[in-house]
Amino acid sequence: MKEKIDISKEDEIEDLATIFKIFSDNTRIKIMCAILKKELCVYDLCQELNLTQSNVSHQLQILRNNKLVKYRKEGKQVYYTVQDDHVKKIISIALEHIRE
Amino acid sequence: MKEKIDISKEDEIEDLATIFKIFSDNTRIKIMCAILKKELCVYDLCQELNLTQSNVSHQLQILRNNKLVKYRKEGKQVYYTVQDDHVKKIISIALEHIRE
DNA sequence: TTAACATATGAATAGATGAACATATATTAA
DNA sequence: TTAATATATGTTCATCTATTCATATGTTAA
Repeated sequence: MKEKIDISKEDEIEDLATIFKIFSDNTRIKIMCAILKKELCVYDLCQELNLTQSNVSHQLQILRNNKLVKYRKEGKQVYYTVQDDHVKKIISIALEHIRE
Repeated sequence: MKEKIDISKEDEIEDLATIFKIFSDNTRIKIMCAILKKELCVYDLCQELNLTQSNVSHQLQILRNNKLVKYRKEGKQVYYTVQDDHVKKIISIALEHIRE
């Protein structure tokens, strides 16, 4: 942990809060955990997580807009994965915290 | 990163979302960043962050309830610091993410 | 072309949440 | 005891958000 945390800029506070807001919803966490390892299409996500297609699509839109997932179209389906390793790290450390 | 992320339990999803919800507010992030290194009393926090005493106290209550800060009473003042290193880690990694 | 399927989007609504104001509690000094 | 100070708490309200339902868009096959 060589990170320096010196946040004087209001912008960065705002950005931090935004990122955490994305992670603060059950549905979005479920989605992100599901596509951590393997990519899944919307339909698979609905099945696996027992959620409506509309709900999943809406949450994916939020994740897309905030660059937390990437996707790939293949015919009628759209396959999603998490954007990068940060997503995994953030969830991991929060898990560590709650598991203590 | 040897962490295994396998979240089947609904409880843990809930707990994760809760933690992130705490971090998803500007005021609370400011407070946590301010008390990352040195402990501060409520009055200091109000001054340094330009926030009302009521607001700061309310947010500190939320942080206390979720075991993200610890405190120490000294006379009339109450001094706060972050609970553990996880807080710092979570903020650090999120910062890394937004700074890319 | 049309039908069927997969995904995205818009609108409405119920519930959650942050901030402000007022007030209560606790501690110290006089 | 009372007054002054530091912090905590209760309540209200305006705003935000997640979900649902309805509909639109896009893709493939017939």
